[in-house]
Amino acid sequence: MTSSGRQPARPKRATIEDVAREAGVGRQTVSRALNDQAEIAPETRQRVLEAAARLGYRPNAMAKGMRMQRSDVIGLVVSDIANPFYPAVARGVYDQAEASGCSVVLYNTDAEPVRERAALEDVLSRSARGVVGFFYGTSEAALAGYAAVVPLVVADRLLTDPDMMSVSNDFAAGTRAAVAHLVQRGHTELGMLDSSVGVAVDERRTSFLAACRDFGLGDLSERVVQGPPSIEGGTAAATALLSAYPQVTGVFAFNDLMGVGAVQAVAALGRRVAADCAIVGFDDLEMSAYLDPPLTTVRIDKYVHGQMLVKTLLAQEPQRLVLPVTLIPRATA
Amino acid sequence: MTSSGRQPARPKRATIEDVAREAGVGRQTVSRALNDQAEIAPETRQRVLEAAARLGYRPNAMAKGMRMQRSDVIGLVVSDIANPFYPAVARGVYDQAEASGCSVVLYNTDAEPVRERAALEDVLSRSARGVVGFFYGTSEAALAGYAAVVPLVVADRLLTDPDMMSVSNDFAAGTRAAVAHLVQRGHTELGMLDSSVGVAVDERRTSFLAACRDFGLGDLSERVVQGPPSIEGGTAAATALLSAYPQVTGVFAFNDLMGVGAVQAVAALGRRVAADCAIVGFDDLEMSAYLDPPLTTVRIDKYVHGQMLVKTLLAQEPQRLVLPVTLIPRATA
DNA sequence: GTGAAAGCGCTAACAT
DNA sequence: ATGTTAGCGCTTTCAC
Repeated sequence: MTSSGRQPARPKRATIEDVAREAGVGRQTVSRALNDQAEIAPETRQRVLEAAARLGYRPNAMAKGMRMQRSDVIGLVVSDIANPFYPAVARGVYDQAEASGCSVVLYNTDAEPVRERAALEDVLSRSARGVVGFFYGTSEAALAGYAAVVPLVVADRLLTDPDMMSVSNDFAAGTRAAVAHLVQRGHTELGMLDSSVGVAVDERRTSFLAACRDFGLGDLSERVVQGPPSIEGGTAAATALLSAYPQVTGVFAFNDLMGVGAVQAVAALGRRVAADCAIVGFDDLEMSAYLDPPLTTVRIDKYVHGQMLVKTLLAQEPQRLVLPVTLIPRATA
Repeated sequence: MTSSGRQPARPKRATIEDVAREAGVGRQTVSRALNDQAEIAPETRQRVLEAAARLGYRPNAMAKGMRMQRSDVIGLVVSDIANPFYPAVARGVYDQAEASGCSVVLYNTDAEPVRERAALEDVLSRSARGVVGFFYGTSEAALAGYAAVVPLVVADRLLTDPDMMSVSNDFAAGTRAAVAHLVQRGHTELGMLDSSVGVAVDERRTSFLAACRDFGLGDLSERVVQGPPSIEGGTAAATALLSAYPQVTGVFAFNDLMGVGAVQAVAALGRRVAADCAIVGFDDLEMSAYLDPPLTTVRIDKYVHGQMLVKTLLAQEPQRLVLPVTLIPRATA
């Protein structure tokens, strides 16, 4: 019964006008009934609702958005949804958006500046309710420019402008905990695998350097080697690091992906993970606990991060949130 | 320079009218220049383009969509983007959509019928270009009803209606390969961990049963135990299966997540994975190769799946594609 | 409490 | 080659 028309059919949807006619009232009355706005006779209201149901009426989102000069769309900008870090964040964003009656449009930028701008422009062209996301290739000035035109919440980035909204994770504390853990395990010769992507993701590196200094480990700037934040990138970076500095027995990775890569590298180098070379990752991906061996890491609550991104966006009170992180000791350190 | 206005500002965007005025031409001329449509004097065109650039003009997607009675949105419906199976598909969908000038709106349904319908309705209300996705809780009749109103490509589902578009993976072949592999490894007492989610995902189960019959393993219907398609679900299901049928030495899991859960269960039961009980998963998640131990599985090319979903959608010629899968032997079987 | 008019920004169709 | 008219479906404003 729901199946009837074929491909070429594409019947027209009922409009508010149709509902009005069906209910024997004016357009406006229908609008009022549907959005239960101002005062309207309960009886009329009922009649309209029934007529709408009968016609299978669904409001046209674009017409509504056009009139209201604003849609119920929330843009979600990530560098790559296939990177296991983002899906959980995306789910948090989605659930919060859904709870707020919003739809989410997804953008993958691969951290490329042009595509980050394109995503922002697209969001603007949709008169979106707002945008949340990870911008690694766009300057803060440029972001501020967009923030002036559309509600924008930036994720995981230190901003100087106090009027901009952001939700980040406590990288400083997490990094410090990682270094402390490594030191406590007896590792004093540390090194770091840093991400080579993006102009604005140096918080983990600077925190690492600062923590090492505080722990009396000296200036380890030389021991930070960069690479793509992927498993392969981690393997390459770790290989480079351990080749150049064989004395290193403790590695702090930008994220779990690089951490996994480091595990591979250490094994390939004939060293025992943990015993000969400890590894601490960052993020705590779903998979990390089931790896061979289970990865010691700093947990970020990705789902909550996503939720807070949207909550902050909709709250509209400029604020900068910093979410707590937790060290999760497992087998690699 | 891009930074100027503050939160309250929200300056109005330039409209096509503004560009027309700026360029000293009519609205329509601007429209033509921007969409490089019909014949227009190259010189005028140039002038318009410059004016548009000067004003930072960006077309209003909703106004355009309203007029055209169709937007450039493609809906992507998944049960849970946080499930590691979907992100790669989503990326394929996104890349193909982006290449076709479309934006993608994401929907998470948790395989709940109401939410699958809600996603479809939302897509309709946006006059979307089309929808692609995984529908586990909606009847084919209902899907056909939507397909009559909006281009729809159904993923991983056997459809009877030849007019409906679908892109699936070759579960039959994959399952057969898995069973063959298990048999070849000397396992003749098999069991399966099936998903308990959704009304329409029994292809893996029926294929498994058929394959077992073909291999002379008898009717194993009793040995199919269901559970949520997650790691925990796999652990529970495997525990139940192995407790009820201790003679089972070969387990075929609905997906890698359940496979990982099975690995945990086997270990917890004091049995050696592979030697005492072999396990084959399905999907080949990114993580599966790095697990402890690496999981033997049937690979689905998730990215290509996503791409084909959109290609099929935009091609608009009703077709049903079945993508090839590959058995990836690793340590668990 | 309800209806009528106006207009959001755009493009298809029809002038010119 | 360019401008004008009309109208997509909705809500805001103002009548009644």
